[in-house]
Amino acid sequence: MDDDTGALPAKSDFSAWFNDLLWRAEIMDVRYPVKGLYVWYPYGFAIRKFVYQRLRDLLDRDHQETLFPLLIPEQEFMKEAEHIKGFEDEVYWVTHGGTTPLDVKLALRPTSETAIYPMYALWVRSHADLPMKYYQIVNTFRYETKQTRPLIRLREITSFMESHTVHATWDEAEAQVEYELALTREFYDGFCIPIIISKRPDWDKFPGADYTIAVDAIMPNGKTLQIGTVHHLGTHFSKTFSITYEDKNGEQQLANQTCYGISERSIAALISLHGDDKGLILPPAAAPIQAVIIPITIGKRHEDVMAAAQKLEKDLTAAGFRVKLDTREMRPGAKYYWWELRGVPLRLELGPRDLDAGQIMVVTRTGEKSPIELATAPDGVKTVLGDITEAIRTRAEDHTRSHLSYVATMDGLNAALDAGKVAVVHWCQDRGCGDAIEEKTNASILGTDVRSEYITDTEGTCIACGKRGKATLVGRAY
RNA sequence: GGGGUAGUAGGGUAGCCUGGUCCAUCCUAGAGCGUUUGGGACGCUUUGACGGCGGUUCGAAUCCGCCCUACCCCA
Repeated sequence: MDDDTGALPAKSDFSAWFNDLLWRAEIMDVRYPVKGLYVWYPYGFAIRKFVYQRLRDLLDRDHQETLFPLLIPEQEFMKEAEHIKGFEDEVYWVTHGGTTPLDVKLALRPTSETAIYPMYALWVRSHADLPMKYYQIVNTFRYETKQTRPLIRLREITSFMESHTVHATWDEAEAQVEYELALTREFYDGFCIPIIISKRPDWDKFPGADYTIAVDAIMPNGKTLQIGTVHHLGTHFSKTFSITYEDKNGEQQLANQTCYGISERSIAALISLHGDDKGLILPPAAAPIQAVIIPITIGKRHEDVMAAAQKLEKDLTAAGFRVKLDTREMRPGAKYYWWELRGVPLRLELGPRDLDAGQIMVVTRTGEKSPIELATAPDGVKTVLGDITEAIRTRAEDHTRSHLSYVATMDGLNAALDAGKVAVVHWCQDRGCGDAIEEKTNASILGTDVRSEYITDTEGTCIACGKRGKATLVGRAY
């Protein structure tokens, strides 16, 4: 197996910690010989499976899953001017079939608006067809020129959930944006990931959108990570792709649209927010193995202990938990380190002493140790899994709160950013003031109209001009 | 976008400056055998590498060029 002995780099050295953990906890192998492309290990892919299954379950309340082609013909891709401008430097092109040059170049989707909307033009005929709410989970390709990072900045995004909805009116599309933001909040809450929702400044919105609402998380080093976006597209694309419907009066109307995306950055946030110096810490909802049973078999009691451990595994599995009995020929201590590195929430130690006492020693990945009754193990495990979920959530919320800094002056802004914080300022939303803030800080205005339970001071005077302004997030972003 | 640093068994390193005693060293991992097992066991045996292409040279891990890949710093 891989070398997992010895210590990880400290989490305070976030970049080194992240890279080493991905490899040693068997999440991603970064050695694939193409820049920006990485390989999921089975364990990492299992985490992905649980995270994305939850996302599907939430979406399926309101959307339907579909699948569009990877390749987009050049003429479709080039239809929407603003959209092209936003992506043209990042598109991979397929130019040959075998050795024959193609008459029509094919783009590898960097996102699928231009693949999906020509079909929507065919599918949407009447107001009765609306709303139309479809999503797909696919890989997309972007020729990133900045430094690539596994799970964070990729040339192949392997796990892009993109939702595309069509509505009769602008207001209905806006309501859909809000619905999807609420869905995103519920999704991340299930994995104990605190988020901050804000409206991206106009110059940073999705190319071709009326506006963009972003979802950010604060990483351990104080940088922000965009882990979701919801765009109100208005009628930009419906004009271009002729997505019209016949209203009740028999008139043709342009449809209003939204699109919405979440990628494997969600998993980057999951890993980064919860992990510690020992390795991963997975909230039970994301853990491929929620509890690992470590039998302590000494001398003559081997058979007794193994029989009890197997029964425990069976009982817990029957109760719906994801459990593994670790029967490998390793010393118990080595197994403890092994599973701690991989973030398994609970370790159940079962040895002769425990057997005699009719109990199991439960050790949580966050360091709590307590015995539970062997006879009622499923109930005990359920309780402790609930406890650890809350413990993980509290840790992440404390981290997020402590990395936000309310700032009222330009000098204070630089000090806060240099201290590794994300600043909350008030800004009048004027472009000039925005430029002033960004120039003085070497940071970005992430978003305004901030919505977060961590930020209550939503209005105040603009940090640049003193006029009325709204709460605005300023930080260094991935 | 600009500037660095690096690439040697599955992982981590030494060797490079000063080309040859280097069929390359150590730790770790893998395979095998034995003894162990309540926080990373030990002994013995064994497998396994100089990023790619080209150049210089009698001879290249080492020098030169290009490429690929990775990481760090600045914008």
